[in-house]
Amino acid sequence: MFSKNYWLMKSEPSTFSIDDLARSPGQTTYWDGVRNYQARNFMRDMAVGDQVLFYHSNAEPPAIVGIAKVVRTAYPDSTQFDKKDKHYDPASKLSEPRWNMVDIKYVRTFPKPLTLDELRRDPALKEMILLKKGSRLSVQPVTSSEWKHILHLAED
DNA sequence: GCCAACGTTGGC
DNA sequence: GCCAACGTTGGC
Repeated sequence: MFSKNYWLMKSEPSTFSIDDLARSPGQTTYWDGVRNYQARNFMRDMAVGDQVLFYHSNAEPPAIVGIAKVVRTAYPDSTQFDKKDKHYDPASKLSEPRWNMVDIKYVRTFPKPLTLDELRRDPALKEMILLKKGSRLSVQPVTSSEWKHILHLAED
């Protein structure tokens, strides 16, 4: 099942794409703005070195586009305290921050994006959280067999 | 504790 | 732009 070493994170490329990550200072960024408890809890489970599938949502086409890795474990997301930020949370206390972020670093971009359509047609991936009807989780675990299968697809 | 209303996500 | 699915909020 979930080994807690593999994850998938969604981002809208119009907001932050894998190219943006590759161009970031140190090819590293903080993953802010997660405001869903389940997604947050998964981020709290992340360890340095864990690997992450980078998924482009609201994209044409939606696809897994590459790999990143965790370089810093969960710490308070500063945007929750910033009144001017879109993700400001007035209910969160400095002494007890509600939301976390992690830092991730670019690893590589797949030669060809693995589209949602292509993933859906693959029987080996039918249990992936990403592909479940109505699934909107922006941070989710990936099993080691799913991970291996996806990397294999990415090599073709 | 229920559930209607609302806001968001994200594929299409 | 539409809308189904989902999560959260708040009145009761």
